[in-house]
Amino acid sequence: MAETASQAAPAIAIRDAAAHVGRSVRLRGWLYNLRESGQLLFPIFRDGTGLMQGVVFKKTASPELFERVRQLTQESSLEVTGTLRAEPRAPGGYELDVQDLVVLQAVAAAEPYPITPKEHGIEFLMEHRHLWLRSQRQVAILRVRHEVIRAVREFFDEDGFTLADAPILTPAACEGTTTLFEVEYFDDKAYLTQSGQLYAEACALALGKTYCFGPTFRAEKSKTRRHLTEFWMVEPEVAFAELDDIMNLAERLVAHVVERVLARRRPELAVLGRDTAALEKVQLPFPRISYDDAVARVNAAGGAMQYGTDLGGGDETLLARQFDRPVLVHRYPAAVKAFYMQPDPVRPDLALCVDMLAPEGYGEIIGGSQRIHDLDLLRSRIAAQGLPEEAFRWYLDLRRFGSVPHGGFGMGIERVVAWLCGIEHVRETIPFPRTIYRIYP
RNA sequence: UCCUCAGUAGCUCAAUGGCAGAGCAUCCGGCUGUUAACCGGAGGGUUGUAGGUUCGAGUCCUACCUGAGGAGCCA
Repeated sequence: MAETASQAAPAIAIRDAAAHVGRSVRLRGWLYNLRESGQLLFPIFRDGTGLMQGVVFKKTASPELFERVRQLTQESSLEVTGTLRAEPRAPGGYELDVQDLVVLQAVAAAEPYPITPKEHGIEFLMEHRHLWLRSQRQVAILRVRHEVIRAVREFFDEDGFTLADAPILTPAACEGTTTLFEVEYFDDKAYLTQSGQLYAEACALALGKTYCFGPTFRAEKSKTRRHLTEFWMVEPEVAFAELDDIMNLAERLVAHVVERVLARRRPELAVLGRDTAALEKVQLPFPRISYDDAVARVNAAGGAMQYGTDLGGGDETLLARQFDRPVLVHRYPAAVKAFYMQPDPVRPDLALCVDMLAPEGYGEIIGGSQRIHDLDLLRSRIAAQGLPEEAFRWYLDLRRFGSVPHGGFGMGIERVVAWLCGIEHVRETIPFPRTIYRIYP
């Protein structure tokens, strides 16, 4: 009879509890924790949408039910039926009077769930990433990640962009600078993409405004809180766009993403303890400074930057700290930038490029530029970099057949998520991070 | 690739060169409103690996392995 009754109660999500107070409901999920006080049991359930404390009194429950709940082990999967009640003493403000509980799979007591509510080291957590994902904090981060991606797509889709994804397997280096992952491609070799940009340029000349969004791979042996070997990047590319257009697009995109996350994911930001006041300040326009000014500012703030070098991580932090919103740094020395960047007509030693640095020390979240549209200039740059022109034959075609000024940028999703969540390391912003010394699980 | 740090119970960590311990987790017992519950008890160890110094090494030395933080490079 109890089984029949439990089937009759509607299955609800914990996040919708408020709408079902006073009713008999069914939750499907896992045991998060169990506390015991003599004749009282307080199982806490989770279902992926939230936590719900249950309560079982020995006096009113059947001995079988009481014992079944008492024997529950952490993360056992279950279905529980009971009456939902507002309860100020329960975390979350609601409580379930448990009337029936069916264990779907019991976690063996001899081999308990490894991640306890206590603290753990990062090595242990990374080794158990597949289970760590179940924690409230990781769930909140992944929900913010989802919102960031949704906001990015929403922004471009509503702004006249067409999604056209670049290939992941590529025949050669896009930029020739970073180290690539090599894979077997039948009897040949191929490489995992390090950027979809060159392909996005071809798409921009077909579609006008386009973006690609996919995984990106860097075999660099970077070992910092800002690096993964596999990460997700969104890369818009726009025909007839010049540097100012690129900067306008970049700041509008970031402002939109921040606005959406604030509008839709405040509960998750609260779980993460994120100070949303800092995010509220991210309003248009963003400050724009030249590379020259950036060097002066960094050095005035105690840095020791040589003119002509790229900004290091510490330099970025010194600079970004001076602003309450992301800052756009434009016109770097061409010598330290990629071969395809259009030179500044006023100062040809500078590239028409821009990096966006996130506040609070989160570093570069966007890198972009106006591309060289002149065939001869591009050929000379490819030669100067010692790159094989044959590999770029199709790319040069774009400058032979109706070339126009164009540009775009790449935005690293994980860095944006880390910034918005206020977390230390990008490895927590992707379900299964790939870093130099970890490819498990 | 370079620099720094770490590795002791399932987890988080202690232990002057001198008997390898605590808290949590697990198991048993107690408690009718717990909030990472609390209280009592039990089980649980090749101290990352291999050498070396020493009467004696978790501790000191060498090499290696694994991981973390940072640099460079990048988003």
